[in-house]
Amino acid sequence: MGATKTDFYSEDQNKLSVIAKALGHPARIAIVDYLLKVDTCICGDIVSELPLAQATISQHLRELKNAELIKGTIEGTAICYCINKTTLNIFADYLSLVGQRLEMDKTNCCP
Amino acid sequence: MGATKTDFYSEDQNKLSVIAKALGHPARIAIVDYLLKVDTCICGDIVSELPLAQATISQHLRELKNAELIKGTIEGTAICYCINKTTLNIFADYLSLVGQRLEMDKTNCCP
DNA sequence: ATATAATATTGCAATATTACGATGAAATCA
DNA sequence: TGATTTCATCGTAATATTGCAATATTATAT
Repeated sequence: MGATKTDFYSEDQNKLSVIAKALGHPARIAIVDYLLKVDTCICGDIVSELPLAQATISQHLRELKNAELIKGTIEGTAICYCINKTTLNIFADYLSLVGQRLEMDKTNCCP
Repeated sequence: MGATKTDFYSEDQNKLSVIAKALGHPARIAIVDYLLKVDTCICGDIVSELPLAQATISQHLRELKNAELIKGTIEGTAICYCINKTTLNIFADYLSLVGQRLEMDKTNCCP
């Protein structure tokens, strides 16, 4: 066991969980935060920002890229990364939808 | 190895990643979706909705509860679960903040 | 061509997650 | 009381994740 039964779930459910999972590690949240802080796509210098080995960060970047949360373009010997707004919005939209639904039906729910 | 270095990251980063991680499985997204669909807190019948054993679902519910994404109250022999709006908003707010920042600085970023 | 810089990949160990059957605990009903 | 229902927990197996050192790859500079 230990393998997720993805077949049962809807496309949306699987997609959303992939995005959430990619954000489900503090290092990857930190990478997103850093990408935001530097106000432009970053070319290099992520490694010096985090207390992780270069190999580990490369791995985290790959997972963010697999989830399409970031995209990277080669720029000489460096690689420029930036946030993929489209993917981020998929998740943001989902959450705001859930939020709206919750506003509407405040049927006598758990206190 | 295999243990996350949570010490380095900010409280926010850790908290956000915990919430995201809890949503990082299609079964747990499906549970949230179901909680939303039934328009009230649900008492029972999650097990029949998903192709998972009762023990497994109980485990998923526990993780959602640990992340404070849902809360449950005992109701006779059943337990009523519903979404914890507060926690959900923490994540929704984070994403909309990121979204706003991305709108502002569209400095020549990766194409 | 060689050296250098930046990032990726591989291989591996430690740990975490996912899933299930079996069992346990608490409330309700006959 | 004993049976039933509902959910939680324990134990365990399969698989995934995390992190790093070592090595490979790719592009630039000399």
